[in-house]
Amino acid sequence: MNKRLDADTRKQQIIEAAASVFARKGFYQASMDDIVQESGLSKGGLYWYFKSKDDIIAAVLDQFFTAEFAEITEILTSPITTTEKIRQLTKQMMADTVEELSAYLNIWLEFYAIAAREGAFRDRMMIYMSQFIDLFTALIQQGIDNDEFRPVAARDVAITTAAQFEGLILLWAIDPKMIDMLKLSETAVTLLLDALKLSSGD
Amino acid sequence: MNKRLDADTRKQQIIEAAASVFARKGFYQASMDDIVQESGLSKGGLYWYFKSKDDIIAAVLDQFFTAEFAEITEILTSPITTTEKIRQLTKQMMADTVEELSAYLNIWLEFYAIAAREGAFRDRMMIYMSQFIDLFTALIQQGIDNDEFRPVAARDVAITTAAQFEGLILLWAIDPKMIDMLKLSETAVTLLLDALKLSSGD
Amino acid sequence: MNKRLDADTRKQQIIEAAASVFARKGFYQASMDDIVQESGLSKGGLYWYFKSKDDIIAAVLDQFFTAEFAEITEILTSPITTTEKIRQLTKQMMADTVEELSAYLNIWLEFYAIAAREGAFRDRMMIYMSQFIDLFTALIQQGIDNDEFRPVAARDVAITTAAQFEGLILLWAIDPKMIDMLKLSETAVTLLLDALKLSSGD
Amino acid sequence: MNKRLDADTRKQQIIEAAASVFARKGFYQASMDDIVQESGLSKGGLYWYFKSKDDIIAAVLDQFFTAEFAEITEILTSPITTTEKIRQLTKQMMADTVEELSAYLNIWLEFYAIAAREGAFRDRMMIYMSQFIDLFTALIQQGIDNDEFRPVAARDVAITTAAQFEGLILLWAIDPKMIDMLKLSETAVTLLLDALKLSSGD
DNA sequence: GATGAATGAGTCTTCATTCAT
DNA sequence: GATGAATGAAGACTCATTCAT
Repeated sequence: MNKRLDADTRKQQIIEAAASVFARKGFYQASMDDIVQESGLSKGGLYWYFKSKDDIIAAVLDQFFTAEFAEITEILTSPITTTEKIRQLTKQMMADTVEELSAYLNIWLEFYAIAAREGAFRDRMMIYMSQFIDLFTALIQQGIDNDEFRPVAARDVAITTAAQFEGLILLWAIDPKMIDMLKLSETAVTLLLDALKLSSGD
Repeated sequence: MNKRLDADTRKQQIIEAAASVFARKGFYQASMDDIVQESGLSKGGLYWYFKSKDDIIAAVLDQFFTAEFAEITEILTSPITTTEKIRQLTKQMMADTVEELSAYLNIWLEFYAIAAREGAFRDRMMIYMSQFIDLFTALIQQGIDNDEFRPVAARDVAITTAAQFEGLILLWAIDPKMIDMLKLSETAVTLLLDALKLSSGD
Repeated sequence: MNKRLDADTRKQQIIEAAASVFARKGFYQASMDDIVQESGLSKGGLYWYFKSKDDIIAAVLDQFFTAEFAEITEILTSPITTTEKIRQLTKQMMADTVEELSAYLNIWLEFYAIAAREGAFRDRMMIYMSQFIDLFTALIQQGIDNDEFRPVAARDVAITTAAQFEGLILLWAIDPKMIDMLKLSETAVTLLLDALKLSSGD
Repeated sequence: MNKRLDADTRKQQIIEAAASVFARKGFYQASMDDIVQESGLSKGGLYWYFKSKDDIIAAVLDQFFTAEFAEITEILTSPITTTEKIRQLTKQMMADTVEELSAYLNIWLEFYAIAAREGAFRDRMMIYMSQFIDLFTALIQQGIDNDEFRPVAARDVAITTAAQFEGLILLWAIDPKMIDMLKLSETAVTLLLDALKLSSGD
């Protein structure tokens, strides 16, 4: 039991070191030695906990997923209107991106790049994405059911909206000065809610 | 092995071979030997025209930019309403993505990932992006000036919309089955135009 | 392939292999693969102990210096007349050159060539040379103080004499048949001592 | 005839460019492209006149020999005492070294290094050396015959003296600040003449 | 559990040389 | 005679991975 905990702690330690190195250098520019140095463990130590570099990359990916989901779920289950949930969700995600994740953003982009090419990663990513889309679809459907939104194809809107935020993160990763995340996410969500709101005549 | 050809033809030959290899393997998994083999030139031949692997990557990037821009500009200068331009632009870009670019899509994603990390590439990318955003901003502003759209912050809308399309491509790259590009881009553009149209009361 | 050995032993093993290869091929004609083969270690093994080929060259240089100095110092501290020390030193150095060093002689020559061109090596070489000259100057000064020699500029004589022996080695390296080292060093030292001895009238 | 002249001019042009490059980088660090650039000719042009890089090195070596010999011979044939010839020869050679040849000195050292290892170069070098020694032997023998010097083994003295000057050049190439060539060559020649002069009692 | 020395296939790049023009 | 594009073997070095201790 104690051992198990220790092992998890070690793994966590490695994942964090790896994430930091990957963010700086990219997955393929980063070497195991870089991770060794950053983690403070030994080369053999890394291989005790992870059987390959790809394994570490996958673990970092999973970690990102888990963290992201925890946050989203929390908001989605709070007792507020759907409109409010969407606003809050947006605000929260963007704030995180800007404040905490900015150092790790290129990892995010690199996941996309790898996933687009390699089966194992792609599968992981697809599961994550569809879970996320499902949650967001449910949210919008809720809004429709509540008569907060007009009747639209909830899943399609969920996808395009998700795309919008992923896209903003992408653009911001390239040129943070051009992209004022807080303002633009505000613009995006306002456009969305404008498009979804019941017209006076409806 | 090869006849003498003029320098630009050779460079083009190398860029195409490289793009093909990069799409298959990724920039850093692809070796110069892969490009040598694909191009039919010799190792030394490659280095005669490009002084490093990074140079080749940059050339591929520029090539992609140029091609993309040519297409966009063509649409933007055609004599149709702004609304129609936006619809057509969307349709065109998505169709290209699905039909032509899909084989090279991961190159785009990898460009983003690299750009987020490395100065030289980032600079190139920033220029491209801001040019694209400028064009799109002008387009929306045109719509406002024409009284096709209600008065909004044109640049902000341009950015969020660009983000939306980039984001769709991102998601589509991961899970083409989930993302029906043609339908979703239709959804996206409709949402946008709905949000921009003059309310009866405005 | 090899058992674990302590680091110094390994370094020594590499230095010896390298010296042997260098003597045969010259520093720049010798490849790391040659050293790999000669040492019995792997490529990576070499780079574990030395971070570059230049590093290995430098280590070989240092090794040569150290060996040379050990020998000289031993003679200089023995309790015999200065005249005798000079004779013995000469004899010893020449015998070594002919018997032991001959296989490695071109390494010396190559050191000189490199040192004349490259800062890092030159600095090492300058230190060695000036230490050697200092020792020899002290020796001659001792002879003057002892009234074995007439008063001369000790350092100048030391330098020209050192030059003489280095020069003999140079010529011998080119044409061992023409240069009978033992006889010629005898001639050289006799000329020197003749020139230094007190004239009856002084 | 005119062609022949042109060809020689071209060769000379290449040799000079090569010497300059070699002095800067060393024989094996210097590339044919370096020489191409320095010479202003084309790659193919170089290979028209010299069939390989080694050929160019050899030509540079020969050039050095020829230049050196021309100078020496001139002095040796002038109508002055042997003692004076030796003094003048020394002065001349050292002045050349310091003033003109200093930039090319490491080439000299590199010749020794290569010659010690490679047959073809060694043979060239041996011929040069023995010619030089022969001249110097004759000079000293002349001094003995003239009763300027006491009877010594002329060839041995010639060799040790030649060695001394080569050695001085060597040391000076390593550490020009330590070696005041003019003063030291003066010291060397004085020591030599002191050792050779007829004792009052002889 | 953990270490770090050792491996060796693989990387990018260089460069002497050739040869069609 | 001269050019410079093209060749490809060889080079130094890296790095994910293994394994004796």
